[in-house]
Amino acid sequence: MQAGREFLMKETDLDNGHGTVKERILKEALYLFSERGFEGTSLQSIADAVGIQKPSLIYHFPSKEDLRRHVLESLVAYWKNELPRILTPADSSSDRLVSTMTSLINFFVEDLNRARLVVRELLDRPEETFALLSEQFSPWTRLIGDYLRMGQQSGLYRKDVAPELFIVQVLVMVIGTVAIGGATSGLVSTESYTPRGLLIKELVRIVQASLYSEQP
Amino acid sequence: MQAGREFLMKETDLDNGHGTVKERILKEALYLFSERGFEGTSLQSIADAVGIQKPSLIYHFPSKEDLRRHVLESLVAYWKNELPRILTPADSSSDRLVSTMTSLINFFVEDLNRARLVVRELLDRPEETFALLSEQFSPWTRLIGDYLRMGQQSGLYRKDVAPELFIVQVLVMVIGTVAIGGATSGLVSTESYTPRGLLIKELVRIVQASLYSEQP
DNA sequence: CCTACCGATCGGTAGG
DNA sequence: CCTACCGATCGGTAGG
Repeated sequence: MQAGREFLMKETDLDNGHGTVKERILKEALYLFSERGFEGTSLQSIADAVGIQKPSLIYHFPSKEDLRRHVLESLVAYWKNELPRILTPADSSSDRLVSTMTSLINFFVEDLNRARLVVRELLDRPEETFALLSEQFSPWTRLIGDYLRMGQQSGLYRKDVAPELFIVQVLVMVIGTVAIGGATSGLVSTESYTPRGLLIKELVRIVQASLYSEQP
Repeated sequence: MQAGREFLMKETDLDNGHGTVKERILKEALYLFSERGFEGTSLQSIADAVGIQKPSLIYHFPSKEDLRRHVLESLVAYWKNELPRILTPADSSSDRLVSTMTSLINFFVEDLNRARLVVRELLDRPEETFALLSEQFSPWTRLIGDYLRMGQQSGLYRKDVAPELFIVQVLVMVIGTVAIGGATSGLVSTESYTPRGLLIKELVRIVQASLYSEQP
């Protein structure tokens, strides 16, 4: 049952500085799924990128669908850890809303594949992704919504902000900007992609201008 | 050469109230490409949706790639006609920027597949789509940019708006909201998709609040 | 617009 | 983790 298993493994199965084979599969799958889409990515191409044979890949993840779920779960897991940390800050002086958005932006800018993958999931499996977001994150967004309402009462935030809708829009704007902002900037430039930083800066301006009350 | 061609056609080749076969292929392809992606859509599935055989489809569009280009071109053609009409209005009293955004929103809300398809193109072929947007629309967005700058000088618009970046962000927000807003609303709701109208309304609020100067 | 067909590639299995 | 293999489906062609 377990005897001889080591015999079947190759050196690549060990951590060789690029992570375990399983980790490398997840990394290459994230990259390829986000770049070419789930349907546009063959198991063969993932195996090639990792440097193994296709059946070896299936040894680690029994099916393509199983691999997809694990890739997605690695993103979900990050935020299930991060949100409690961000939303219960030691210093209450900073604006939780802005710091959450900053974390959101950093997360997606750090690896553009993440934003592309999430957008693709929302397009390919809207109901399923809706359910996942709802199950995993709606308690946290409810908290943010309450926080926003408190800020409205204190006069910090505009009264015309619709808390829940605003939160959804911020996510749409952030992942939209990271995932398709570069290519969309063809609208205004003949040269090359507008630097991501500039788009993000204008995005932050838009969010803040539509959130904070004016203090003349 | 041309003799006998009619003999080969079936009645479905004529306009039977649902449009010509070619139009129906384009319509079903737009739907399926937007719903499942280009790679996720087989020619067989399109042929089935239209009610013809696969080789008949290839008679109308010599390759899948050719079909994709024609589907995309139908969207581009619409805006090449529409933009001149919107941006040279008879009554100059209305805000061209807002009326353009309204047209944009109406266009994508009218058929959600359009927004999904554009987002998929931006993800699947970023460089190509960048070039297409640049070639087809950058003169028009330049015009809108100039108009925006004039409004800034007259005090109508905020001085901190970055005209070109703002235009790109508005497009990202509009197509993002229409394409993935519904599924993203899982963040704040356990029930069902947030009505699209509410998301659009908050989007318009955000755009206006971040565009117009305050007039207290 | 259809029937008949093709080579290539797909996700996945058997078995070691 | 690999070799050998499988049925199904892919985009596309020949020919009428």
